Amino acid sequence: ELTLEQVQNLVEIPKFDDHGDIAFPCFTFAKTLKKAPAVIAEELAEKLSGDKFEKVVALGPYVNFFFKKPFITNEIVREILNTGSHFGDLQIGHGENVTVDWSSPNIAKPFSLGHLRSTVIGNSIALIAQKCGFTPLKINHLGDWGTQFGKLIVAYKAWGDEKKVRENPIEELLKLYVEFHDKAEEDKDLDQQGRDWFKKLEDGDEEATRLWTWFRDESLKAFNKIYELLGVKSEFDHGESFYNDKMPEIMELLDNSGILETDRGAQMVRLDEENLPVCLIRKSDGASLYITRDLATALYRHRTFDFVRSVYAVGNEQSLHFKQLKAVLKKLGFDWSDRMVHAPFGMVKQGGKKLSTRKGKIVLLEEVLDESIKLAENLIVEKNPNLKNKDVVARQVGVGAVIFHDLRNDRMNDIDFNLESMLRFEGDTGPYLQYTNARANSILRKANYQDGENLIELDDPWSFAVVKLLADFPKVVERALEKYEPSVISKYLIDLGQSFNSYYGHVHILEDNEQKQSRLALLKATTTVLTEGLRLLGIEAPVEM
RNA sequence: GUCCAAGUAGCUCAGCUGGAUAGAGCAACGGCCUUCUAAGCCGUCGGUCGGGGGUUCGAAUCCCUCCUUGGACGCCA
Repeated sequence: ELTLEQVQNLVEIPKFDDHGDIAFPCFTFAKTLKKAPAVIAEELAEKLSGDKFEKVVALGPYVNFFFKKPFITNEIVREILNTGSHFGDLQIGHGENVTVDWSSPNIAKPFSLGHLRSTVIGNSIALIAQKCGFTPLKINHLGDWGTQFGKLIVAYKAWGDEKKVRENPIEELLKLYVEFHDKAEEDKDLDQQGRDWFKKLEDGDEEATRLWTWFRDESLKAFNKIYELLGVKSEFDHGESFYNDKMPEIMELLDNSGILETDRGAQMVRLDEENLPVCLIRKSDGASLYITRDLATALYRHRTFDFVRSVYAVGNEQSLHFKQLKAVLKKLGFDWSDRMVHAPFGMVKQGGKKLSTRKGKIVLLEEVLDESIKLAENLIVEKNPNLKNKDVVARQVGVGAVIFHDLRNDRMNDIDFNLESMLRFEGDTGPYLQYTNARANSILRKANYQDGENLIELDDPWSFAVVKLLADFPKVVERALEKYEPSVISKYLIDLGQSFNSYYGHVHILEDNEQKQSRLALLKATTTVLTEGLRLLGIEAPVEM
């Protein structure tokens, strides 16, 4: 009378462990069967059984099922031991390309915390996609083009010092940029000079190109130091300048499409049917706008990578922009715009206000990371002074704390910048998970664990809670992919860590008895999933700390 | 003004497509290291789920409305 799918949709996991392992609510049948839900539950419970279940009990309007613990435990733990880090791999994709627009810092400016968000979120989405069978291609859409570089050239030629820029590129270039703006308030001619130099740059002027290339290279060197610390890498460094020669094509397409309208000399696309505001495409002076470049970018990416998904890890203040971008592409007849996904994230704020780039108020990511690593190092010296590769582990833990802090909550939430909470190593943190994993590994080392034994029933109440969570991992990965949401993984890992630590606190695993081997197997399975889950977040899991 | 997010414990947040008694972490307080790493575990305290209406056997979750906060909104990116 019910399809398997309907049953699966109704089945839920009880909130309370003593209610069973899965539950079937009977409310929906009350009307058709004209019986009270509780009566239906009792009748069902009497009829149902199965070799996987120890017992089936009616409790009020629910039928609760209790698994045969050894059966399930062995099945899950065995599978994890056999598949290792591939446990949870999904075949949703078939090697198709998924582009991820991520990180995208602005050349000649410090790497901001907003870009950190894009970097770690985009990186994690790419890793999750990969685990689900896709081929992720991360594209660093560098902010490396625009009038600002004309201004920078003017400033450098007037007040710059080559040696200083070489020694400390980002800081010096920012200083020059700020100086330009200060002076430009009084000297209106400077702005025009900036525009002129950008024009020269666009026209391929030798000096302008040389300086721009140099600024870009120096900036990239500085960014790469940060990427190295974070352990991330892009497949393509196609910044805004990369699409420069690809603009005429989209302009022509737009001109011939008949969707452009002119108003006050500017050209735009009306998006009334889509219920969106008018989208400005071309300035009254004929110059292109941000969206024009993004149209050209999308076109190029589709043509080059033939993506099944094109994800943009970009702040939520650009939500409208991406809606318009997709709508315009659709109007041009590019149905593949449906495959473009904006994965937005909340702003980093300070005291409820947008983090400004003004002098003195800048928070340098590199300093935050250094601070975090130093803190981790101090803790290691204090707690585990004999640890061999202290500096490596300190880096893993310090960086892990910063990354996890960014990924642990729904990406749409704004983050109030607070160094103290960012560098916390206790509670719901990356180091907590790393520590949990290190403890488990420590036991495995002491026991000189080898796989291969038969597994038997564990008779404590804590281990089965861990097993049930381990079994959830593949579903968690799938949900993270569907929502483009790394925090699904983070939350799961916290649950798993807590569950495991509770087990650890109650059961002496190395105690010599017939259960020891099975307990160790569960430990091995747990570290496997913890390590793999952290990897999907872009966090390393040291075996000792 | 219009559109989009969001409002849950003192603070930061969970709560999967409506389901049993709303959960964590931090903070506060009290326990637990001569036995596997105390970056941990166990416990106590703490909630009119922004307000009001509605739909439903059942609402933090869905609908309406109001309030509050943040963001975006034709010549920045």
